[in-house]
Amino acid sequence: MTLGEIVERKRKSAADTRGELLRAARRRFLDESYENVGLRDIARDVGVDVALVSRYFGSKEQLFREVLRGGKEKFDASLPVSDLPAYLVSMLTQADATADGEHVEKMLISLRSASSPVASRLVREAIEGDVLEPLAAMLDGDDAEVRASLILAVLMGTTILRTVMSVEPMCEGCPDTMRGRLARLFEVALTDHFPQATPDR
Amino acid sequence: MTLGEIVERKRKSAADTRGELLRAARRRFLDESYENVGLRDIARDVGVDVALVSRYFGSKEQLFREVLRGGKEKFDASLPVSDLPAYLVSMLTQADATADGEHVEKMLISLRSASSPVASRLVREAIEGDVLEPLAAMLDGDDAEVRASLILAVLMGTTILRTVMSVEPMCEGCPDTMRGRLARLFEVALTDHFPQATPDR
DNA sequence: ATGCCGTGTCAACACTCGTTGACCTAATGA
DNA sequence: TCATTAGGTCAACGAGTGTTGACACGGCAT
Repeated sequence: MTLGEIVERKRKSAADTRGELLRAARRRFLDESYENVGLRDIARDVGVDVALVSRYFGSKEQLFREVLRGGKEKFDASLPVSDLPAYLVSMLTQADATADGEHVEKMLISLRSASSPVASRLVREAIEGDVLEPLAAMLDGDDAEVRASLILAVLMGTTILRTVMSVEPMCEGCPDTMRGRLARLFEVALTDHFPQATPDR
Repeated sequence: MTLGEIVERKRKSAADTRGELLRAARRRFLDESYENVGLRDIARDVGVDVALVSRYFGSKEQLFREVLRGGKEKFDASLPVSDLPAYLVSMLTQADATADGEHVEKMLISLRSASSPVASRLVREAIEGDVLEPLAAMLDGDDAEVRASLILAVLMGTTILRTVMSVEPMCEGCPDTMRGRLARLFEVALTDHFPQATPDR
């Protein structure tokens, strides 16, 4: 509140280092699971003591909750459904951690810590509220929830194959054939009525 | 080797309790991640001391490796490709841990411990060798690997949505519409040549 | 009966984890 | 100038982990 703080900004405010800790935590949780990320690692990234993390965020669980809450909220429901396949494909296949890839980031964090007694509940809520519900809402026609779930399944399956286990056709170069087939998959999952439910040929 | 062992089978042989430990470990790893499963839990399930686990399997990592190696090896490449969608759907949607669901079991174990510094390498090898390669081998036409990867993506995405996070349209009852759409998805991922790679409507 | 070996237990080690309370230091306000 | 307070460190705790070596018990063969 003093003049010195506003002009010079030399003195680190608690909110600043709290933000640094939050960003460091996001980075850590992005490629390690909930229990493999230690509060000491996060603190070391910022250059402060471990105790600060517990002090600022209360507990590891609350820190993770806050990480999961951050970033863009939900999908932008503005774009037409017909553009969704191409959008999803570009979202998946472009380099990680870009501006548009923020949705993928949150999904990756969720994916990494999905099996984790303490984190799983938070993850499920975040996925359901931020991805599944808005996605189902922007779809019209029958079985919106079912179709949204299927799209999410393709989304998560592709992500897990790309980043967690490194399956070559998915990550290396990501050939155009893969992108085309992926888009076709999304398109099929999106369409309201399809030929027939019987899966023979 | 003595007569007593062969006839009465009262005295527990080391191989027996080793087998019990292995089965208990498989059960544990089936719904908890690598680091959330404690050797003490596994030992308690069988009713022996923790030290036996380390003694019989050398280390936790080798125990996990052995669990991952167990069960049916690979796919049965006998069935025709046209039956694959229906087979995969029934494999996914039937009750967990049945006879045919053994492939899903191994996939679930892999999925649960996928993000785990020590287990991830083993998991990747197991998935690649037991699922991806034989699947790609039984597909003919162009881009067999790409198509196999996509199928695996749908497989894993669906599994993770069903079991890890419990998304209702996926697990609860699993309506026929879901099964039909899932089969259609597999069918599309399987087909060799498709309309066009450009994903615009 | 005696010694041996297979099967298993017990206790401890060395380590990491999240969390807490006391303490320190420097800048601020009176 | 002096007291206060914000920002941060330090050391320790209690609980959990996998792993190891010494020890105990019961059948077996000599």
